[in-house]
Amino acid sequence: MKLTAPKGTRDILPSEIGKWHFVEKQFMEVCSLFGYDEIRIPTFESTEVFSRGVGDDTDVVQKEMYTFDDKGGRSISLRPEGTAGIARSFIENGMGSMPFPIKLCYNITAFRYENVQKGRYREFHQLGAEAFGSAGPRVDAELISMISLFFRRLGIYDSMLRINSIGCPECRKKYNDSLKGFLLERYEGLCKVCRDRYEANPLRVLDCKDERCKTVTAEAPLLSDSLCNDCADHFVGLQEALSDLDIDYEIDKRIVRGLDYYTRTVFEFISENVGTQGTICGGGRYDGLIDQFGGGCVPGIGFALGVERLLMEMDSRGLVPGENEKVSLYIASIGDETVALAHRLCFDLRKNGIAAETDLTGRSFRAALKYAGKAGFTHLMIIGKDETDSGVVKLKSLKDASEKDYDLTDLVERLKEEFYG
RNA sequence: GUGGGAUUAGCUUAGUUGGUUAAAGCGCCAGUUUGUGGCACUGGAGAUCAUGGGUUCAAAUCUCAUAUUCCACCCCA
Repeated sequence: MKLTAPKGTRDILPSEIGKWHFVEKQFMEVCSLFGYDEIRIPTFESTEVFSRGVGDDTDVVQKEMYTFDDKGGRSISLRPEGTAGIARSFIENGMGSMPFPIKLCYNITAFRYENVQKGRYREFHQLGAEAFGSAGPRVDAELISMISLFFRRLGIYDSMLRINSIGCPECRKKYNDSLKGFLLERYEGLCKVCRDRYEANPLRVLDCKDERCKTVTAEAPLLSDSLCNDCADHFVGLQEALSDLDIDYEIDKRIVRGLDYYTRTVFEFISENVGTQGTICGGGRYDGLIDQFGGGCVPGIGFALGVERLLMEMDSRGLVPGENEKVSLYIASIGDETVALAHRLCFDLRKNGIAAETDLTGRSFRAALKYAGKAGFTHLMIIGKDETDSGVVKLKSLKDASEKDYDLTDLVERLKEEFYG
């Protein structure tokens, strides 16, 4: 009981790994159908990647990053999300001169130093995707439809999708000014935190859960109502494109994403089954990110979904995929003389793609049989003096107790044929 | 960073107003006359009662601190 996993981390045990594999496999398959290729990037980056990418005054960067100096004096941070690192990789690997669009998907762990809560961990898993090189709303819709298909494959058919537009830097600046004007008149009615937010990021005030703030901001002008013409057209275009694909959505004008790089389209897939966190999947457009990294004007859009939260959602919907059962064979030997033979047989079977086990713990014959029954093997084979004398072994199905004879000489070949032929 | 609940065997839990050797179920191991599993029966291993102080003749039980966990604020996937 002395050594424990660090706060906010957890072991994913063999008994639950099946769910993870299932979800990951479905995700990668769907991504591939949409032309997204997997990319793997480092777990840690120069701190600058995140401070410049995610944004220096976001909470994520300011108080939630695992940052340290390595032995060479470099400031390093464990990735709190995937997009910034991928943007860095995009530029570093010259993807800007490859044919657009560049579509990438990923499966990562991410790290945030937060207080642990339901659906919130310090090390967590994200599946995500990014599309670079197209500014039009059809990419946005395509990306969203990919998530939608993924959810459908898992058995989630109802729409959890909320969309919004937060405009470009120009309309946001204009809007910020008018929002500040609005808030200043009602400054006294705001909660403490929001008074601080008023200067740093007034947009966030709209997100505040404090009842006083909610009533104050109920009448506030909304960014999506003050978009410039181009941004408004883009938002309308997204809605049309989603409708073309029969994707249900709701417009939620209060969605404000907490990372600085977002522009125009933002969206979330939300649920009530993941604690107060709500967001299973979140994403949006980031048309200025690559440019901010010095990679030129390349628009982009992406999303990430929290695997822990997704699994929680599936659990509460009863969508737990059953492990598909594979053939596995247990060989019980009788007497010391056949132990080596049993072991050799196991290796032969394994070489031919058949999972096989024999005793490694010194169990008695009887105990070995019990073990084979409990451990979930599909077949049982007994090797003893009778078998070595006659050259014939019986294979018993542990499912229906049926038995079948095999010659020891061509056993492996015949089993291979039978199970996988 | 701020609040509230919890912590007893691998797991789920019981443990009276503080009182001798901390209890059960599941799981694990073994056996029920060494050649056929799941069931049943019998036995066994396994707990410094989260950790460290304090009160007391005596603490799993009262008290303080710390850690972890769960929930909420906050933030986000």
